[in-house]
Amino acid sequence: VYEKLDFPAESGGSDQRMDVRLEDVARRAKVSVSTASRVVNGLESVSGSTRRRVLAALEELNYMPNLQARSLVSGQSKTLGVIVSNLENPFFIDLFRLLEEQAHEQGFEILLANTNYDPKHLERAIRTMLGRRVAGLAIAVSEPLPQEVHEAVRAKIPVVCFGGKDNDQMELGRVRLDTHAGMRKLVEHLHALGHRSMAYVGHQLSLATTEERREAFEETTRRLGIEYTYLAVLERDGPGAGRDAVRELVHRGIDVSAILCLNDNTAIGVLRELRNRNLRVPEDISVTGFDDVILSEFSCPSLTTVHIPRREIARMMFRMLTARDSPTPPPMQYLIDSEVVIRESTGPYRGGGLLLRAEEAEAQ
Amino acid sequence: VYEKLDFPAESGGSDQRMDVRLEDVARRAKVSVSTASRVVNGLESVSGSTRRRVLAALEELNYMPNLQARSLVSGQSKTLGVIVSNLENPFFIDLFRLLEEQAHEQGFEILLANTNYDPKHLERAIRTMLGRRVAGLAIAVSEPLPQEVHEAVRAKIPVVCFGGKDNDQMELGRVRLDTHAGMRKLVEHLHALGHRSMAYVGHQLSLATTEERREAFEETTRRLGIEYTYLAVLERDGPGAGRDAVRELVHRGIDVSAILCLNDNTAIGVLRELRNRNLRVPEDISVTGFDDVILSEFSCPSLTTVHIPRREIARMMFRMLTARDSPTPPPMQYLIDSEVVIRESTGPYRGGGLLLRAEEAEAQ
DNA sequence: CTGAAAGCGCTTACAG
DNA sequence: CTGAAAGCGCTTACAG
Repeated sequence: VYEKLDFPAESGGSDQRMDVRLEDVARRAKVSVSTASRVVNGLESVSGSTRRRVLAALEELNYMPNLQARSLVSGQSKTLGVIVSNLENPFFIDLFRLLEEQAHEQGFEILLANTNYDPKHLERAIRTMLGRRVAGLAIAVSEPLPQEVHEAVRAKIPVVCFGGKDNDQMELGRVRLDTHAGMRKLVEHLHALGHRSMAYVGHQLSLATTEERREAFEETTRRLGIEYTYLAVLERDGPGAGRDAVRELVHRGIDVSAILCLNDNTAIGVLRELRNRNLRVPEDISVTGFDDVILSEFSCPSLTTVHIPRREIARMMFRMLTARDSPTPPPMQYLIDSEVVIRESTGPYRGGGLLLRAEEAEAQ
Repeated sequence: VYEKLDFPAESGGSDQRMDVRLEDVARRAKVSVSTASRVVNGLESVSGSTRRRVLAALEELNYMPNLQARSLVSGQSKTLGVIVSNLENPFFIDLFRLLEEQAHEQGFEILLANTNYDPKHLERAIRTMLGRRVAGLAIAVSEPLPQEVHEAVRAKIPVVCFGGKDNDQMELGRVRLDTHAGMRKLVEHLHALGHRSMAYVGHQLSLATTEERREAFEETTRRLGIEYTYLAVLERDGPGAGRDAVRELVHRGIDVSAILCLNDNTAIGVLRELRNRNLRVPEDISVTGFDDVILSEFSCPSLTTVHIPRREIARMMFRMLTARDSPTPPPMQYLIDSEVVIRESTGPYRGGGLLLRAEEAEAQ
């Protein structure tokens, strides 16, 4: 269904510039461009009467400064670049929103790029952002950091990453999350509930923070002497991946009583697939997520997960990005605590497990 | 927990520009800036040997063109502005991702702004984007369009809106959704299942497309002679709003057997609150969403909803934005069909309703 | 095929 | 307090 309508005529040549320039304002106010510029920028040294004239002209012409020209001169652009791997994950949305909030308060805009886990996209995104001479670059991706990041550092553009290993690059700001502690507590929580066989559902794309989750899982289960563990590592992320993980576990005959997921988004898919198989959570099997996105509170059952203080993360990243101008430079490495949030999806071990109904089904 | 580390010294004055400029490349390749520029832009008229020299210099210096300068000259900026009201709604995320996909294919970048339903933010966002001389502006917001939009049109910057009423503004591209049909089919579906009392959960922030949903609900229920209907109109959006709506309905003693929500995100909250009240969906009460976001497939129960062809929407919006350059100009008004997707959350009327357990609870 | 020059819209010392 | 001039990094007619 659609209606074809006339396309607005390109009246008067398409290459014609329609912008109101400072020169137009100056002419109208009968002052020089310099003076007009001063008024626009609110500099003191302009007499009341001229200021008023310029202000009036500004208003009448509805002048909007050409930010490109401005930042070409100043060498700075009140724009921050933000790059993430997966905008489907609500955690990154939250991060973006909080960064934007911070940025707006300080008069910055945000250029956003979503790499979709594609290293080529990441390279491109960084290149263009550097080309735009962003004032800073916030990166939260799973892909390894490309060469371009060094260019950024060389060009003295502040770069801050969420996650990433150690302090290999002094020039890069790093905000890291103590996910190890979070995952450890999660395993301990399940262990205390009597669970002795657990599976971890992760993905191959390794953001350092998610990688740590897997390591922490392995380490803690080993330490606690959990009898049976299994790693399901998928290529993708999201609810679909969670569903597939459960199918694979069942298919392989992996009988665990608890499934730990690398994030909430994946856990949602796990919950759904368990329900399809008539397994009750947490009566038959326990499930955990990670991130504490808003949805984990509204899923059925609600998710036991690890809360990540997004606001704190965004604030630190922003502070690092704007450290240059700050009288109190922040540390360029920052580790953030995580905390377990216990909801409905985990419960005491009661002899159930992933294959509970599968056996029933076969018996029939 | 954090470690304080030395802040990288500001070696050699902070105002020093570190960029590699075309001039540096030219000097190294022993050619003029003009020639270097030609090579960068892949113009034909450069001899093989000079081209090679320049290419080598480009590589060695790792030259990245200053996009600000470039677009200052050309008057164009391979950047598209995208503005949405609520990035929390997965539908808009999808829209952004699809627009970005399109844009990248054609070498555009995206400047994203999230207004959070704040008209001030919207104005600001448009202003800055115009300031950056974006090549086009895609707007999908609930707020009324501000004055600034006309400036954009006057400045010959293509603007396309998702939603919005009629063809009031010939200069604006409009992609609209036939939500009326979608909501009508939803009501008819429930009516056919025997439901005679329904509530609609919406919000006050009226994006034209969501406003139409409410109208369609009212119109269709009236036409079908649905006995009892109710409108719960909240200020917010999202799962929290859905939860509140159910609470309010119960509190007011509104006994309906079906709840229709303005979108999936809200429906998730409704499902959750119903479960808290021990109401089974769809046995006791039916629920519908709108949008068909990925989550509606994974919720428990999965949601009966209306599918919105995001890809088609994004493609049309992009086409309209880049219509100038197109040999086959698209129509500037486009209406998109929507389709009902029936899942688990709707079922035959069996004498249940919202107050089913509430009465039981009181009886006890 | 190549270079010198003008100019995109703005800011900012530098004079007055 | 105000203006003329230089310059940010690039592209693009215009000569040669």
